[in-house]
Amino acid sequence: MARPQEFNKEKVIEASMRLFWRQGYNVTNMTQLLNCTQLSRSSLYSSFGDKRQLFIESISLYAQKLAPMLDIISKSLTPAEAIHLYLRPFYDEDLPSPQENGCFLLNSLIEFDDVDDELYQLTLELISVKHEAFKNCFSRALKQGQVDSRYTAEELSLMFSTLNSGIHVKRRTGISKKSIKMLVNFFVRSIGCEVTKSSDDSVSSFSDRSH
Amino acid sequence: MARPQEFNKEKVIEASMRLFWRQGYNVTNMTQLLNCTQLSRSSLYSSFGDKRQLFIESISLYAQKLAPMLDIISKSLTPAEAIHLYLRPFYDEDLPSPQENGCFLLNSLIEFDDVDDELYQLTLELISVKHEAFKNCFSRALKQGQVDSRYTAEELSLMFSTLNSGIHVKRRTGISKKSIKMLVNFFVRSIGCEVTKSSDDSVSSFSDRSH
DNA sequence: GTTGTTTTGGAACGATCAGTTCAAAACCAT
DNA sequence: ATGGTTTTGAACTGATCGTTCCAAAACAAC
Repeated sequence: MARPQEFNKEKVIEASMRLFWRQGYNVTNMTQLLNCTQLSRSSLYSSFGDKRQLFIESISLYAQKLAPMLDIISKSLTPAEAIHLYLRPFYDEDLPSPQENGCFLLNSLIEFDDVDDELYQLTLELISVKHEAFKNCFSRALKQGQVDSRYTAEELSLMFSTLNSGIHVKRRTGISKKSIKMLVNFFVRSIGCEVTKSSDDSVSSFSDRSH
Repeated sequence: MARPQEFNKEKVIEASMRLFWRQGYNVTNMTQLLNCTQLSRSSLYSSFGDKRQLFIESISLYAQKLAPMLDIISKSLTPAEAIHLYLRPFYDEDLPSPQENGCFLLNSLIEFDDVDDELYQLTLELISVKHEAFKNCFSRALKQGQVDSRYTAEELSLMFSTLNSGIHVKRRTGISKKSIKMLVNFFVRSIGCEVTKSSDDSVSSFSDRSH
């Protein structure tokens, strides 16, 4: 009966996700969102509510894309495997670099802190999933003696999260892949879970992820 | 002859610095700046140009306040002393916590990246002074065998900078002082410049700095 | 008090923002 | 082709932004 929608809802969210990711929430205006999604003003508002709602869908999609990897990290990888899986795209010269703007969740956390409590809380919830995954990973490793037992799983997870946040910020100043590799190796060595070259490559199939 | 100015220019810059620091550049509007500086609209514009210029003076003041400490770090402290001097307010339970919003320079770097090239470059220049100071500090320590010689001064400085950036981000999610202390100790131990308890207190006179 | 200069408050401007409205175009079913 | 429904584009709204402008108030010097 009626005229059909000419756009794919998921693709629209993905496009706006990339824009929000690159620029942040406040800097991104509706005109830019319309350009990047190729939608008309009315279509976007009638299908997605408003800018805020579109952002919520965007950041949720980002978290959703991260979930499968976090699940594997949580359940079956060693810390060394998990760390390299998660960070390899940032230091491996043979892999395409992820977006230069770091982690969407971290960016949002910083942007909303002290400014927008609702979106801050949402971001915090999404980010805690990552923290939990690594905590589980370290917890398993502790039981099997694969990491320095002077630290708890919570502490190790916090260390990694801090390293990750640090790299995230440093990437904005133009750090080289070689330097990131140095940082990662330094960290892995320091928590006592260094790994041999061969097993290092066993999980590289995940490296084509989008973030 | 004429009516005298009723405000202190430096105090005005300091007040606006604290506001920009807490909220960021874009979120802060002129009305808020007028409130916190207690100036009239015309006074602020005639004395400071515009919002952008006021921000430049604000972030420059921040860097200027940091300079004396960086000078001492660069010239005379050991890495352990420097690291604890710089980070102690963040982990020492007996000291008042600095603003919860982390380092003004790091905040600005993230805010301006990909959005405002001129202010990004300015921030980058101001931040590089800090990096240089720690690099010099590590360089001295390497000559005297006070740190792990597997790393260069540049690498050590990058490690510290990454740790610092990481802590900066983590503080926004509500990390405890105890956890920060753990992170700092872990780092100091990992680069092989652990220090005895006595010398740890030798530079605490700087801990009342404003940031 | 008068004169000359500067500060001051408030009105107003133009630009930009997110969001709304609506008639016309596009499409499917018959 | 026609009718019924939805999408679409463009004009518009109201709010907020940074910024300008100017007459009146405040002050110092005489």
